[in-house]
Amino acid sequence: MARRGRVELRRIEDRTNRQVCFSKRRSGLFKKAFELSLLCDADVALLVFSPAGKLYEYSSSSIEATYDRYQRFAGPGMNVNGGDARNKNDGDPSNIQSRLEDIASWSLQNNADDSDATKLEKLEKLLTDALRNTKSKKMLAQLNSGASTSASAQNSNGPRGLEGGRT
Amino acid sequence: MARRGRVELRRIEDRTNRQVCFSKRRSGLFKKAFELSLLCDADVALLVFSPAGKLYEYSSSSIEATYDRYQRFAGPGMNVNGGDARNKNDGDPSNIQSRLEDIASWSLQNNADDSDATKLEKLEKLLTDALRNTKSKKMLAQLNSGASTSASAQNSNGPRGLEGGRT
DNA sequence: AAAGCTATTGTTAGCCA
DNA sequence: ATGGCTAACAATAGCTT
Repeated sequence: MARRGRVELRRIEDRTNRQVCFSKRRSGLFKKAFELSLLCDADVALLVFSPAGKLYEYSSSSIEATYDRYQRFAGPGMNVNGGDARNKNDGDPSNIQSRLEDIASWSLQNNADDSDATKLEKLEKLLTDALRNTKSKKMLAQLNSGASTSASAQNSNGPRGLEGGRT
Repeated sequence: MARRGRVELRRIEDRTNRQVCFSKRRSGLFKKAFELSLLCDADVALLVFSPAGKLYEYSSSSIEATYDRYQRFAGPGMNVNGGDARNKNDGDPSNIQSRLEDIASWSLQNNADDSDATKLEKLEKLLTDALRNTKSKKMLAQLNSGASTSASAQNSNGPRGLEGGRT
């Protein structure tokens, strides 16, 4: 059979399984990248290094050209990204909340300036995703049962926990 | 009623439709890139330029670092140095996006338990406010410039204290 | 270990508020 | 145009060979 529950979004520990997953998902990712480029006429560059250090690449034009364009766009002195996306688990709600307060505060203070639309859209997406999940969890916590027709998939395995008790 | 047939794999002619498709698929692509990086411990860099010339980017470490690695890899010798230890935390971790990605990641992995309904409600409010402000600013930026806003950093001031007192 | 097979989950095209 | 919704299509985790 297929998946019993949702996929846990964290590093797959089993080496073999991780390798298989990498191979399958890499294939899917490159396909999506290609389709986006073709359907929407976008310039896409994608670099992937496997854990073993093997390189996979795709670009609708060329990696170099797209990176060059990126540098011109962002400007040499202005590092747009640069953060480590996957930190260690700090799943501490109070900590998260203080961070959110900081972000909300920042957002209010910088309301009127000429911020970059691109960054703001990324910000928006992240916030949207986080909000959706927050809502799902809140609903779950309140209803305490998973019988819902809404989009968020919830199993009704048990009275508590968003996913099954997969450990 | 969704798609009548399957998607034709060629450039979408209708401008509006293409823009909507770009927005949705871009979102999906970045999510997949993030998941591949997280689940399979891969180093991923993704650059997308919309037809309008707007830049969207994601990297599990940093665009520069990954591109650098790419150049070294494809460059002289082709030395497959698999055991290359990545320096994840070399960049400035105080930028907003990495904090947000932390939050999104945390939110996706449900670490919060169901006793946190109150906290989650407050969290939702904070997110909603921040999101609304984000939207406002995005609209403003788009109306003001129309074209891609080249400069404009948010160097102003990110949420202070996010990095935990590190300067 | 790579390839093929489905049951499931996940993504998204077309609509509508 | 934006966000949300839902049906339909697509990706894929766990298995099997």
